[in-house]
Amino acid sequence: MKTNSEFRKNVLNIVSSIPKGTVTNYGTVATLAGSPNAARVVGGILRSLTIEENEIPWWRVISKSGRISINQNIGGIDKVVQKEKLESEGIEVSMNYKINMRKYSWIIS
DNA sequence: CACGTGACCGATT
DNA sequence: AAATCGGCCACGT
Repeated sequence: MKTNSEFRKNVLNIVSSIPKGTVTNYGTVATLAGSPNAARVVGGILRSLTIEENEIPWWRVISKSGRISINQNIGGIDKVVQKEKLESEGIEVSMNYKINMRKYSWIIS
């Protein structure tokens, strides 16, 4: 079942607004959504996205350290899938799943 | 209502 | 550089 709490709605709205070709981190999304210490929750929410919600650019959210932070396969989604999605919009991802934050960070205007 | 969970994070070994 | 450790808190059960 899918809940629709205020926080969850905020998270999905914010993630949807990340421009193509840029990335941000879970903590930033949590802060913008109104709960600065709920970065893990953001991960949980994105993890729970279903097929209908796959237009939400969840792949533009990575860890603060600049790495893709999926380490398992969840419903056909894994770090390789995320890497490919990022690369398909021009973001370079090294073979160890690291992204150059200086180059691709989403700057909030 | 109450716990266990974790696509996190920063500090500490 | 890499592993470990607490704190965190919405979500699922």
